[in-house]
Amino acid sequence: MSAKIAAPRGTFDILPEQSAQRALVEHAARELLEAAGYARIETPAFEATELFSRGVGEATDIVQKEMYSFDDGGGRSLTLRPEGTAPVCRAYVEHGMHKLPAPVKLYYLGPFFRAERPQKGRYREFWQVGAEVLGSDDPAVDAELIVLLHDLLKRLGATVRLRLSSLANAQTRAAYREELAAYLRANEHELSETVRSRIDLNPLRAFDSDDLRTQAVMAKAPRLIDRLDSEDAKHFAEVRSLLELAGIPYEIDSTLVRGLDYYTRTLFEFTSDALGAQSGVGGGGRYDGLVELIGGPPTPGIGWAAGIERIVLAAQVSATRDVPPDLYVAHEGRRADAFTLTLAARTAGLRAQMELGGRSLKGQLKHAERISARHLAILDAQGTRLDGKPAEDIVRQVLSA
RNA sequence: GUGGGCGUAGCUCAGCUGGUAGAGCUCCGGGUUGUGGUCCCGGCGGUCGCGGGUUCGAAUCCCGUCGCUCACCCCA
Repeated sequence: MSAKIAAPRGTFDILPEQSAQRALVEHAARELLEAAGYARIETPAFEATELFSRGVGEATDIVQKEMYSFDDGGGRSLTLRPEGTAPVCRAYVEHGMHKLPAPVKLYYLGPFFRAERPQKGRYREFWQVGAEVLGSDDPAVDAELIVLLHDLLKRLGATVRLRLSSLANAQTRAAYREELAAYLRANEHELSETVRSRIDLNPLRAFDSDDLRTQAVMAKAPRLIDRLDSEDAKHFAEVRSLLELAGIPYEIDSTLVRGLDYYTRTLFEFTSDALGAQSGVGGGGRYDGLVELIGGPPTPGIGWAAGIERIVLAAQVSATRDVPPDLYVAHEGRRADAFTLTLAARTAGLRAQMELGGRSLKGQLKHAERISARHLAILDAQGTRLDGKPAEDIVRQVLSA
C-alpha cells in the first residue's frame, strides 16, 4: 500500500451521517429566508485579492494572515473567499442591482476559507449561511435580520445569547478610538502587559481582559455606546425597540468587536456555550460604507453570517441518515429479472433497491431487514414472491399496499 | 506562529514495572429461525503514525519527526 493521503489540515469530509444534519440546517435557512423575501445568490469561491484587502480592511487579521491567495498564472492575485459580504457587494455593483427596487434582499450558502490554526468549531474550509440587505438604512431591516437569525437558531434547537451594540459611524468611531487609547495610556501602569502592548493596535480588546486590575480600569473607561451622535443613537434606539416588540431578548455589549473594518452602527452576535472557545455561532452588522468603498454608489447595507458547523454543534442537530426503501429485491441466479423489477418499481415512483453486494440469500434477507425495507421481493429458482407470498405484479402490489 | 493532550484492526479502545498483538462493534459466511430483527459459531482485517537510539529482544523506555486534537491570537 502506498502512503496514505489525508484531507488537508483544517478541512473535513462531510460523511453521509453529517450531510443529513447539515441538510436540515440548510433547509431551515432556505425556508425561513425565502419566506421573508430573500433570494439566493452565489458568488465565486475565489475573487480578486483586492476585493478583500480593500473591502475587509488591510489591517484586519483576515487580510494580514488568513487569506489563501495565489497567482492565477497571468500575474493576477486571486484569493479563496474568506467571507461573503464583500463578494455579494461586488456582485451588487457589477450587476447594477442598485437599479432594482430597494432594498435588495439576498442570502447565500457555501464554503469559505481562512488559513487559521484549526480548533473546535474552526476550520480552514467552513460553510456559512449568510443574509445581506442592500439599499436601506431602515432600522426595521436591522431588526428583521436579527430576528431571522434568531429564529433560525431557535428552530434548530440552539440555546444562544444575543449580544448587541452600535459601532456608530466611521468618524465617531475614530474619535472614540483616540479617546479610549488616551484613557488607556493615562492608566497604563494599571494595565496588564498584553493590553498595554495592544493600546494602538486594538484598544477595544482591553475590555475583554481577564486581568483584575485591568478590569477595574476598564469599568470606568469611556464607551462608544455613550458617544453615538443623535442620528446613530436614534437608529440604535429604534432597532432595540423593534427587537423588544419581537420579543427577542438581548444584552447590550459595548465591548463587542468584529474583525472586519467595514461595520457601522448596528452590530450583533449570537453566542453559544456548546462551542468551546469559539463561542460565536453567527453575527453581523451594518456596513453603510462598503458598497461605495468597492466602487459602487453610496449604498447602505447590513447582513449576517452564521457557521454551518457551529450551528450543528450549538444545536446538537440530529438527523436520521437513511430513508428506508419501499422495496428490496433479493435474488438468486436471476439478476436480469431483479434488475428489471427494480427499475420498474422506480419508474412507478417507489424507492427501490436490489441486491448488489454479492450476498448469500440469507445475507440478503438480513440486509433487507437491517435497512428496514418496507417490502421484500425474492426472485429465485422457486419463483417470485413478495413478503413471503407468491406474487405476479409486484410493483402494483407494493403501490397499493 | 506558541503551548497542553493524543497517535495500536474500518470504528471505540485494552495491552501492568520491555519478550515481535487482543476485545467489543461493523462487515461477510454458517447454524438456529415462520427463507428476515434475537442468540450461537467462524472468517476478513494491524509494517502498533514514521525514523533513529538503548537492549539478546520494544507497541511498551529515550530522542527526533509527522499527524490529529484542544487552547492562545482571532473569528463563522
